[in-house]
Amino acid sequence: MKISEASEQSGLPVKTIRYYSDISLVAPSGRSNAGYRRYDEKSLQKLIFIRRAREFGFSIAECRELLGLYSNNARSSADVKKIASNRLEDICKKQGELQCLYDELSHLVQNCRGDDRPDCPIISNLADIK
Amino acid sequence: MKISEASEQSGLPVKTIRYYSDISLVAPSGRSNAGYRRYDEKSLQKLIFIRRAREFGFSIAECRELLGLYSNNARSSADVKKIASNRLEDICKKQGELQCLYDELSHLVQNCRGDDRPDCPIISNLADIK
DNA sequence: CTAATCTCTCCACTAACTGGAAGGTCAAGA
DNA sequence: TCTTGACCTTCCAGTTAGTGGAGAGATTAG
Repeated sequence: MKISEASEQSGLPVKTIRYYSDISLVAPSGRSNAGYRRYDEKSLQKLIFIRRAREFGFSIAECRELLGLYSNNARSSADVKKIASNRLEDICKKQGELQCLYDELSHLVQNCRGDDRPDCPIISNLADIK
Repeated sequence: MKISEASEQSGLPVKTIRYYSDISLVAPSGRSNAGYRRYDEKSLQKLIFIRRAREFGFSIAECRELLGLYSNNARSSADVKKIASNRLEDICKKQGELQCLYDELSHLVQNCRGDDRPDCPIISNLADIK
């Protein structure tokens, strides 16, 4: 199939598929005489794999690693679990940070009258004025 | 003060302060004969303001806006509250997304034996195999 | 045959810096 | 006085993960 069909089937934009081809993440299965990229079932599956992994927030580097494990029937599930566990830790950390931010900022917003007067605790706090 | 002292006082890297000067976010208060950037109390306060706003996750564009409101004694607290409320919404949305990711991924990780066998539900799921 | 659509490559741009090279400035010590 | 080292300058390149567009060639429908 041509790139536009691979795009439809995988749910990735054409531009992104070309980009993945450029960075050798997912190579097309071949090229037509005119130089058009061709994708078969196998390369399409890889594109779908990458789309899903990206949706899980894995970086391109991690995707590359996971794809290697995906294509390698001899890999152990421990290898995969390790990458996924690291990602889980990242998410946890990020969640904690966001919660802190949320608490602090919502506190400030609640204390701001939000009227036409210039006095504003949000600005005062950002300016580090106690 | 020179840029290195402004860096120490503000908690921002020298490179970042130069960058903020380049993009006209916080201009130095002047230049020495040799062309060295000089920072006074006022510009230092702005740097600190930006650092804190960035820590709250405000974008540079939002920082620019907030800085305008910060420097403008005639602004209403409503203006500030609106920007901060938008940011609060962003955080909320991000939190929801992260929670979804966390639940899905931790489910997969829990179901992965993590041994030397190649069978792995994480990979299977990413490959969209039911 | 022609017009529309598709595809190609290449270049530039995004956000918010960071790293490094090449060169100028300044204060202290031998 | 010279020199050494720390500090400062500008400019260029790279980071992440693409996106947008130009210009040119290929394919397909009518």
